[in-house]
Amino acid sequence: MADIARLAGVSASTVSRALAGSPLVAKAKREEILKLARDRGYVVNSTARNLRLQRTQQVSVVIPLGHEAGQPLTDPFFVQMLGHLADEITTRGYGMLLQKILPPMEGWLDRLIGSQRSDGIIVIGQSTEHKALEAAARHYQPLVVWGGHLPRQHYCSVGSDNTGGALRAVSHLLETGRRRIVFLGETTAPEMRQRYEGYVQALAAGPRGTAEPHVVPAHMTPDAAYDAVRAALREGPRFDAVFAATDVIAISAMRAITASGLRVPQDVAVAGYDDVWLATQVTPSLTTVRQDMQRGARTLVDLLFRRIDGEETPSATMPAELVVRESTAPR
Amino acid sequence: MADIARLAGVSASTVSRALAGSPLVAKAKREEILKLARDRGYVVNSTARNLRLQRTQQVSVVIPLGHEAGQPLTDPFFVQMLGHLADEITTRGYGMLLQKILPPMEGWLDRLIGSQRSDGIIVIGQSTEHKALEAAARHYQPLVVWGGHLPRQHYCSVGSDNTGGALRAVSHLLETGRRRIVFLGETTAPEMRQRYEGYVQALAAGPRGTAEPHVVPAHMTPDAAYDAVRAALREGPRFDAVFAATDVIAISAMRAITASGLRVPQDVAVAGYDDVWLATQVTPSLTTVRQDMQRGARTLVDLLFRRIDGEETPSATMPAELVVRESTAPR
DNA sequence: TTGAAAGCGTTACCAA
DNA sequence: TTGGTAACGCTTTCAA
Repeated sequence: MADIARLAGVSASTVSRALAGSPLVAKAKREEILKLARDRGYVVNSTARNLRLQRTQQVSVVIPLGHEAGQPLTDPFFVQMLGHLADEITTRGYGMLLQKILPPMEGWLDRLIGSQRSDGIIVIGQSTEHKALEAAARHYQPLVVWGGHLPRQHYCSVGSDNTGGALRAVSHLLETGRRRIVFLGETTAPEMRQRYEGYVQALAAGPRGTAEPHVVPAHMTPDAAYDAVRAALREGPRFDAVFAATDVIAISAMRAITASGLRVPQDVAVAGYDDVWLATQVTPSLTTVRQDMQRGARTLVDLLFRRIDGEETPSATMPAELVVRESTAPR
Repeated sequence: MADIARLAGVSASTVSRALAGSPLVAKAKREEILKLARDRGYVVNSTARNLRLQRTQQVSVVIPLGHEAGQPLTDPFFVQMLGHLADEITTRGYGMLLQKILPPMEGWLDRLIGSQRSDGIIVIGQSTEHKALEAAARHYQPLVVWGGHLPRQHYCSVGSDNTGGALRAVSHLLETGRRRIVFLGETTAPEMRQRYEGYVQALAAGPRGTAEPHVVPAHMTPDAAYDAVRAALREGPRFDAVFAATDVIAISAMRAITASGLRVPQDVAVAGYDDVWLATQVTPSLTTVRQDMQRGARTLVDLLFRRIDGEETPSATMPAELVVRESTAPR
């Protein structure tokens, strides 16, 4: 900037004003400066500008992977969410700073906040970090979390109606005549826990002959879920339907069932959760609970920017809609 | 930092040194300062630190979408690549700043470089930006591009052997008895152009009775490709195989073929390019050309960091391996 | 309408 | 081993 000032024969102050489009600068002078900057390829140094302005024009997007160290950042759900977030954030002229947090995670949130690397933080998935989020929210406003809404929670979260969505999916399985329905997945993360609760509620309201809840535990990765379902088919009690905590593992379940010589949906029906794009592409196509991720992403970003502006925003719960496809067709 | 200094009864210099673990600070004093900082939740302000150190500890990852404005950031290939890049970059203690560039893009690269928001730039896909990249590379070193390597190119690129991979895929189709093979997709982006050239070369070397090259033009989105293939089946000349520029549109082609009452692979064989995870999950599973994206991402990041350190690195071409699955089974 | 100067929060040089 | 001071590149107040 000093260079430009010297070339234009004015002070740095004037250049700064001209570049900011200030009406204080004489029009002719302003245009001369603008032209000079353009010709010399000068762009304001954003670090210096941000230091002066006490902001960063960046938003951090964080994915804590505490509950699932092996879960790669290639998981379709995360990745689809990231795409939508990137769209929303960059549209607003902000940068999106992507971070992945692996165990041991001790103090990660405080460090991130303290470093002031970004003007706000979006956390995707509570993972095992509910307590840390709760603690941070006491003194740090611009924080929004994608996940389940918990009782007495103080941080701002956005998520779908996990319990209701799961309830509808499992009720649908019951309506199509299934009676021995297992839950596939983990129940540590709050969202997954809520889906499990919806599953339990649906079974409790099921007709006579409905089997008790039964969990086939599986890490939330494709391979782990595949192995878990194969083992369950070989060794465990019989079942005629699977409700999976996510689409990704639902699709693994379908493969495992087919590989075991059974048919989907005739022998075992499968339903998932998320409605990732993949769910429409597999054969048979997957019945699932849709979360409108684009809307979710937009809501997250909206709320975050309102918080950056100092507003106190409430959490939002989005509808979870059952999408019936081929994998749960009646026999 | 001034606070901490006052509380510890030392100067800011000493606090800075202690926090940096400098051996110059007396051990007792250092530990006292560290404890104080921990207790008060003090973390060094990264903007100020970066301004002083003339670096950002961030890498920009840019996706220019010039050739395909509608292409969402949810495209499986991009998104899988992003995941791997995020892994590699965060592992090195850097932040990953994600940007999406839409038309009109005039001057985006110079602005990005000029703003000094990041220490280096990774561009995913040349799109229509070959010239801009070429110009930027003349004066800006830390720039690495995922894409095809072009003759007389000066910027550093990493990509798979597009021509060779396509050649192998189409040769494989010929070997399984297909003779009327169409190319599905666009040929504007250099990588796609190279794949098209491999297709042409394979046909030129085909046996008697091999039909001339024929392009079914389609934007690189699932829906556009689906429509294009349906129209081609309804109106165009007959074909018994499709070589698609990417897996995403190959999968759309499969759906379109099935929806038209034909069978894959019996009536029409389909092969794609990329080997996204999805390719293994569809039925029939998709024959494709594998690009090892994890290795690709690692190479991109390696080269970028070497360039950040001032080294001049050459471009890298990675092997492209044919993966035969069900969608090209012989009749 | 313009310029000088202060200050954003660090780090690093130089002196003590 | 420590502290004072300058400097990183910018914006904004205050004064002219």
